[in-house]
Amino acid sequence: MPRKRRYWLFKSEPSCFSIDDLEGRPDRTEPWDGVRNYQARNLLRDEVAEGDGVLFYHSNIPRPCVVGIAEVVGGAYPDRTALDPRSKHFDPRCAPDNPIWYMVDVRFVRRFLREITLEEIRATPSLAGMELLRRSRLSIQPVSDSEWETILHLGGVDKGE
DNA sequence: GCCAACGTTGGC
DNA sequence: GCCAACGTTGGC
Repeated sequence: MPRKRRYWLFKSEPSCFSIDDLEGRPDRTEPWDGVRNYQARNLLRDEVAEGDGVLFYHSNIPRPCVVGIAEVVGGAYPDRTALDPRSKHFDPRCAPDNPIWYMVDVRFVRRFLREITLEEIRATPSLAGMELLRRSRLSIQPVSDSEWETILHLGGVDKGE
């Protein structure tokens, strides 16, 4: 029996990597690299799996918001930017046999018809349990089935997409 | 750009 | 293993 599809919220500063950047990549796919937090790393490595849904969140802007959805296209593998001294995500403790940090590939699915701002999420009672409103610093967060459906509905996307 | 919240580091 | 110092995140 296939594993049940799960849902996540991935944060990115759009000045660094935006949903437009993802859509513009070959195959609309890009490694989600640079995660340097152990809890987020553990989720990426151990919980996030191929086929899972991703809410693409733009952080550190005047109106932080979920802008669309992506999907995970494979399991986690070592984040090579941690081994590259020229990368701003370089971590000198890492070695090929000791990767420490992991990443997954994500593929653009679609942008929402309208952005769902943090303010709107905060004002929506059925989203009051979202991790985003509690552990605001975690860059990879689990999203429940009902939260996923609510956000997609608010974003003008039909269920099942 | 400020700064609160929070994660990490390292001396002890 | 405690905890102060420090660095980073991210809303505002």
